[in-house]
Amino acid sequence: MNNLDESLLANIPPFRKLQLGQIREILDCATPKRFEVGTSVFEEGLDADRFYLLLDGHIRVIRTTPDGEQVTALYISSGQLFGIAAALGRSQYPATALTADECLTLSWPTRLWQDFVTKYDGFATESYKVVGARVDEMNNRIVEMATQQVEQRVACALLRLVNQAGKKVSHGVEIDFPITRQNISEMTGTTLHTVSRLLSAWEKSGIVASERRKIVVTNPHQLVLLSGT
Amino acid sequence: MNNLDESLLANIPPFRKLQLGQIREILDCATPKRFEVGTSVFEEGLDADRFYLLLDGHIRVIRTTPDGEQVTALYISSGQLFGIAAALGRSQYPATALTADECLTLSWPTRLWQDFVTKYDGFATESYKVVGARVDEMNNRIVEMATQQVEQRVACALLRLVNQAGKKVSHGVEIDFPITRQNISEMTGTTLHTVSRLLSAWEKSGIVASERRKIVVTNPHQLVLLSGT
DNA sequence: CGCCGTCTTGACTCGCCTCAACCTCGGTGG
DNA sequence: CCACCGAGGTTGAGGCGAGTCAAGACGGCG
Repeated sequence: MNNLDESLLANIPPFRKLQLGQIREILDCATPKRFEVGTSVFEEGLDADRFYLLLDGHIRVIRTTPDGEQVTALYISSGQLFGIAAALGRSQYPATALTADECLTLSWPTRLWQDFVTKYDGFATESYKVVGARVDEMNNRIVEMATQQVEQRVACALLRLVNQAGKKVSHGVEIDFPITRQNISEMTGTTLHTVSRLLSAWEKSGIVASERRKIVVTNPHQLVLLSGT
Repeated sequence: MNNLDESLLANIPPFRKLQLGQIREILDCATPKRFEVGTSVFEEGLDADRFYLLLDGHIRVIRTTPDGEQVTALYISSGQLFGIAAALGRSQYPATALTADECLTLSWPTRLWQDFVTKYDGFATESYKVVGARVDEMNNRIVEMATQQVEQRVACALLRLVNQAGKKVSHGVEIDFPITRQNISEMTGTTLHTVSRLLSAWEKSGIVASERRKIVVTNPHQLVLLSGT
């Protein structure tokens, strides 16, 4: 029996409506785990034997093509469920989850998913809302990739990151985990070279300020204009 | 009270586990409707007041960009639920559903979704499986658009159509509803010109045979090779 | 200090979009 | 019955966005 604090879950949407006793039950069967930066939580194609809640850190969900290229499907920030293949009736994970920084997770065996859904009020509804949000994001990305130029796509990607994992700093909003040009190119279907050129240009215009593995958006408004939405 | 036949639903996955009496209940609150080709069943952004089952025909789900371009998110074939925004906790439709040919639908008020989920065994599970399949398809398209050239993407799109709406004919497999080069370009993020050139080339190599609004894949294997998967 | 991961920048190339002209087929109305 | 028209399709010419190739700088870590 582990001694996690109930406050961990109290503000996570899928658990918000629950009483302390129920949260206790849930925590008692949860397995906490810490992951180093750059390690995988689960991998594409493997049996989806557990589902996860990200307590702290950031996760990059990627798919790998037959010829070894990586494509980032989405980013997960803390407080979100992930690896919930069970919710959509799949028995394998459809993608690989890599830690973008140091991460803290809770996880449960997949067979408990059904229990949670039936036993805990609001759990299903709230969980499916996050699925809905992700479907929406994927839809938007498809539209972007189909209609927009690289510059606009990269701008959109940066804005998404800022919204999902932005931290206010003195000169703007910083993306709150280490991120490389390569990472951004994998989100937008382009090359690290092109991303580098774009960021250089934007830095000259005062839209962003970046260092190695670090990006601060200093003029979000201008970025929105570039994104063409 | 309408007099639809129970056999309509008996073989649709979400209803398969139900008893005749339950199917009767469901049919009794369903509204059947016929749509002409090229009309919209529901539109992006409107309140998702109903959810649908496609009994016959084919539906094109599209999103429109701010500047009027259309992007096809997916195709729905008969026997599938669609417009199930409710399942993911959304109150508006995220896309527009256009009929690709003449269509027959059943629909129910969205407020019944919850009833169905709680009352009918297997309904939730099977419904979420179709969501899972669509998420999977979207994921694949994102990977394609991010990594593959136009020719491969168009090949993939054709193969998907053949799998989802293929009809065996003497010389191959025909896509079972009217489809234009423009439609294909909207699925793949390219232009009708490029699609036309590709189809012409493929016709010369004996991979497809096409007429106006009609495409027959005569050599699927070759197409798979081109698709690069 | 040397190595590796990250980032930058120039030069070249080419896939595909754009622009443009024209063809074919069906439907419609005079 | 035929002229007309619009939707769908084809094909060529040309240009540009962005990928590829290449070389090197910078910073951190063992």
